[in-house]
Amino acid sequence: MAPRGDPAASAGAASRRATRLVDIASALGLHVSTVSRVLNGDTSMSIRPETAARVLAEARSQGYRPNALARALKRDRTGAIAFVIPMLRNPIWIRLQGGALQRAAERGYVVMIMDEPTDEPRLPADYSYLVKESRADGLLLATALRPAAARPAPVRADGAGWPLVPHVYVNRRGPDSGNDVVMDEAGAMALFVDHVATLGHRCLLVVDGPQEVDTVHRRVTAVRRHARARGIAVTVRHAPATEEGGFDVVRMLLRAGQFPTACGVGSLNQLFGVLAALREGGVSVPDEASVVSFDEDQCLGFLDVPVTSVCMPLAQLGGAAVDALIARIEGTDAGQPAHRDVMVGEPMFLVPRASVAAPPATTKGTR
Amino acid sequence: MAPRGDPAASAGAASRRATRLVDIASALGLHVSTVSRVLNGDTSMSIRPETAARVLAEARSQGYRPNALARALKRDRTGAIAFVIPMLRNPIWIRLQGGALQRAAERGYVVMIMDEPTDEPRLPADYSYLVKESRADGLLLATALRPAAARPAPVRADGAGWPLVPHVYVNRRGPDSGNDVVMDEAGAMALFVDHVATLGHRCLLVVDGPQEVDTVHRRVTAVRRHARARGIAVTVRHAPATEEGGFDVVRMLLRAGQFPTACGVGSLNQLFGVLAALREGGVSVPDEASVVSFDEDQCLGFLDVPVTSVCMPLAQLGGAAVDALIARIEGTDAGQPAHRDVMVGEPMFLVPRASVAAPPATTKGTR
DNA sequence: CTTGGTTAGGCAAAGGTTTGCGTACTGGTG
DNA sequence: CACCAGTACGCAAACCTTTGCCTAACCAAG
Repeated sequence: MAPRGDPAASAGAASRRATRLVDIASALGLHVSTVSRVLNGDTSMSIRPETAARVLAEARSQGYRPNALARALKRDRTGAIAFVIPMLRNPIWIRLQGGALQRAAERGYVVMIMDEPTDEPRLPADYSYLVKESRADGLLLATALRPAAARPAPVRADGAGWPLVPHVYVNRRGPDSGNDVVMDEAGAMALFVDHVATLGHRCLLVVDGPQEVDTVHRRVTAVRRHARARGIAVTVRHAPATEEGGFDVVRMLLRAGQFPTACGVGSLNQLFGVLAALREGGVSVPDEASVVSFDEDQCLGFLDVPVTSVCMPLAQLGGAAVDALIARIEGTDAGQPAHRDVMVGEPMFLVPRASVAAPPATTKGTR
Repeated sequence: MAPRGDPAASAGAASRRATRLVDIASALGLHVSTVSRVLNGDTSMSIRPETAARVLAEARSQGYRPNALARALKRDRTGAIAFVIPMLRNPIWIRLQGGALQRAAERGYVVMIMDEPTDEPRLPADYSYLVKESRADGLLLATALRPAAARPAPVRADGAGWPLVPHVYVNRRGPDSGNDVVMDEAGAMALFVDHVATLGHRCLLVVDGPQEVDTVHRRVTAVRRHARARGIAVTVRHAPATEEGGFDVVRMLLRAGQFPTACGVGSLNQLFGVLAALREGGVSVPDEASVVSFDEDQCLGFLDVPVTSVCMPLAQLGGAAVDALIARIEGTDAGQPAHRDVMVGEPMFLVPRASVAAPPATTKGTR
């Protein structure tokens, strides 16, 4: 057992341990249950206002903090949620995480962050132990894994009989899951396509991450559909979400003479590579090629050529995910079978900068 | 890994709750204490190997996971640490956080992340409630607050008598604290100064964050000292750690004709601003001005002019901080009074790119 | 046959809260 | 005076583990 007694130690006569319910109770000649009820505002029991006031005063003066462990043990609820998130360089994850953290704090939950290693990916079920061990009440899964591989595991975590581990997928959507909180990627893509199409571009390139990533998948299908509806050709290239990934794709296309007049780029890291390749290839932006980033970041405004972007509501996404998970945990969403996806759409807009212009008159289509 | 066994049980009353020690014990006709001891490898008690094997088998087959709450309550140790970190855009925080997360996982701790709001800063003592409520065993403080304001509070959290809340400051150093884990900023500055000095620069500018930030303070004093030792002039400018911050400083200096031949920039965000201002001012890098970033990031290699940087061991810093905190929590560091700062120095190096060259022959000193 | 030492494991008390139920007291009514 | 209904609180179980101490069985030695 921990050396909690240890009365003769330093710190003089002051108690070395945290104040407990019983400390308050005995100081007031009351019973712990009474103190507990007062502190929890339990109205089902009649307690003299004067007594309640004394309890409150004593609790404050002793600096009482309820022991979260004991409370969680009794109540079967920890007040913590686990957030499985890949520690990628891309700052979108920070914004997502920040939004989730803030909302969780507002809702009175603490957040435990679990790193999702990208090299050796784990199944989300690997994190359900956190719920089983009562370390958390639910899982927020911002995993980088594609949903097909990630999906089945955590829903029925441990074979038959185990109840659902409350969980929500963030920024990933699976068919019929009803456990997802996503952004309106299709709307974002429409913003992009419309923006360049209005200027006269008729042939687009989209450089994005691996197609196993669900956001990527939804983006490219959306952009294909929307472009077809407007009679615009689209080339899609998947590459690792790194500078090299973007660089290699564009260099290859340039050498093959297949680079179109406008290009959308899925991530900030890839964008740097794309811009570098265009520079290397002597293609000037925006005169010869327009570029749009699907990640907004303040630094885009300070680049060589400031880059137009589509700004997605990432912090809102994080907050909405927390809300959805808490609803699931607390049963506020009225029962398990009524799964329902959440789409956060609102502030989503185009940030126009200098990297987009009308296509060059000389060139029709690809270069 | 999921126990597919449990064949007959699933048909009947599938247990809706997690397996407990008593479930294993009763299934085997043993007592919970015996099961507990086997599972914890308690060698002080003699238990027949066969019995131990049966316990292990049953525990595995039932998918037993110890309830972290009950265990923590009994042992007075949660196995969790709280990480107070500002959610800044600067990717250094991600690398720091990643290193901490990984090391904590290796040491069997989970990490709770608390956002430190930058606008309305809190005292670290505001987070000590996490320890008092037994949600965490200690605090990792990567607060953005300057140490002077942040220091006194958490050490004696709640007035006299409250024992020390185990805590470690990350990347912040206070006088005589002995609770800090920092990087060798002076070494990094020496790398920078030596690099440009060797090429012939005699007058340097350093653009960094607010001087209240401890790293900034340590960097500028180090660069001043080291430059003086080499007979080199140094101008230091503090600005917000944003693109605008860097931009404004350089534009001002340029207009005043006081921009020297070489410049070090404290953060990636500021760097974008600095480069933009130089571009605007028609100063070519590196022909007319050399630029070094004190943040390494892969994107630096793909910029207009690839930027030389000093690479700091951020992940190691995070890991070392976790180690230091755990040592404090577990008392491995042999007693409270022996506080000791930890400096992580090792992999620290200069990443040479294209943004540094000899100073222009025409210009001597500032422009 | 008793004593003494192992071996193998059981008993029960924490650890701090929550909560269903029980009870002593008080004031009013018949 | 007996009774009833509140009022104001106390009692103790439960949540799940851990751990100091105890005990029953067994075997060998005296």
